[in-house]
Amino acid sequence: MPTRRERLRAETATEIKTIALRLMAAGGPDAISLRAIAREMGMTAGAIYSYFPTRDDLVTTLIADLYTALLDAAERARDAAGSAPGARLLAWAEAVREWAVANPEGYKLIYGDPVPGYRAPTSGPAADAELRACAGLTELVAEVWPAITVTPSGTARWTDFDADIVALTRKALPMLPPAGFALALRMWGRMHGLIALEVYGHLTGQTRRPEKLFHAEMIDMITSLGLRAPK
Amino acid sequence: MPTRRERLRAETATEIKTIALRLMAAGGPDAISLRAIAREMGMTAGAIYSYFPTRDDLVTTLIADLYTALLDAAERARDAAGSAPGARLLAWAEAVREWAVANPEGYKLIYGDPVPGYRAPTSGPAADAELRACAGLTELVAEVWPAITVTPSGTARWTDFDADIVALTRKALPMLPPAGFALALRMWGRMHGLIALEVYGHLTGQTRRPEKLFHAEMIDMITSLGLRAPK
DNA sequence: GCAAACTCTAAACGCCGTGTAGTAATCGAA
DNA sequence: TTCGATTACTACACGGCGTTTAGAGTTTGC
Repeated sequence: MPTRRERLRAETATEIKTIALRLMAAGGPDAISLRAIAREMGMTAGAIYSYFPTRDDLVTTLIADLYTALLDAAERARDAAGSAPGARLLAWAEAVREWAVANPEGYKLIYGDPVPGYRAPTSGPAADAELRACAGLTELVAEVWPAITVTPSGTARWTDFDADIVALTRKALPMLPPAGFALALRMWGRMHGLIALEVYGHLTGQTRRPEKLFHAEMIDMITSLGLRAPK
Repeated sequence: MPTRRERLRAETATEIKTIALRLMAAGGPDAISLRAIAREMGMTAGAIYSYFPTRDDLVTTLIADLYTALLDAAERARDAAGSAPGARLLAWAEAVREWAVANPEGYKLIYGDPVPGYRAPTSGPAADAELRACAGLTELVAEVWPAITVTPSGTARWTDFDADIVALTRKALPMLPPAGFALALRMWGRMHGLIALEVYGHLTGQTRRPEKLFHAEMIDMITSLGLRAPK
């Protein structure tokens, strides 16, 4: 049961974040300025310090929110896809790219480096979202792993990876070998690469059909494991 | 024959860039401030405007220099590698990753978004460097293309791509089909993905051996085309 | 009804990029 | 060699930024 004060406080915090997101979408991360937010709210910049201890904390909160929205979209697409081994994986990938293209500044904020020296390790909702992304992808790999006929190269061992994530992964997906987890990380990179190039504008001078490029890459990613191509 | 004035001017410009690079390596793109540079040089910030019309122009110049250094390293590694179909490709990829890991802030500056609304299209040395990167990778694909036994999926056509880059590519590599150029872009993304995740710290909570992950990914990238694995 | 907690303003500090006016040095040519 | 023009630089100002501090004004819980 939230008190009146708590409710007002939550509303104001939401308004701050909403305006911050609009500023970011319009002018990139640097456009998120406490003074600009306060100006739009008819306040002074100092008032925001009642809600966020510092600008970096506000941005970190935004990252967590954006990451959550991205993952919600990805999971929604995955669950709406058919149950063929690669279909859910493909749906996830396409959903991530579509979200990124629709929210380029948001994607940059998530995977870029808006707060140089900061970056808290394994703490806070932003780290939780990252973990959720990693877990979601690993789960998709675990689903298709039994159907794979071409094993990825390399000699992955559990000791290659961070102990915490290994513990979580092995508990959730006991059947998955270390090579499966390695594959999940590699797929993450493979998806991220083309999306990052596109979102940062490095493909604009090259291709007019980035979605075609990405789709072909994802199809090959799936078929190269010996799975039938979905769709 | 440079006059004394020109020589001094070039030296000062170089000193400005050198200090800017050091500041960037230490504190990220935001640490590149004209006042900080001038402070280290015993000048005032206004003096830098005799050398660069604006801070963004200085950063753009830095990007071009860094991109050139990255490509020099990649081409050097490629030329030092054996002549097996995939060996030169692998050497290029590993060299890019190693440069990125050694110069993380530089890699971020090249492929990130330090200048939000700016980004000149197809002009200036930074765009030239990007073209050189793309051309270098396309050339490597053209080298291995005849030896490929597994054709990448998708239906690439020349009209999918930017007219200028198509003209340059078809002139330089007449035998390469559009699917080959598409493959080059896709490889670019595949290399960039894992490197970007690593450089921005998104792999630190996951794997302790990112180089192993990258190497395996590159080996699979080559072997999935039906080429023998190098090394 | 009142003290405590909270929210906000106003002003200041030290950063930042950028523009302008003026000074001092240096250069090219008469 | 001297003189006008160009160049390199300083000093200062402007507005913007994040952040801190002191103090009002309001709301809350007892």
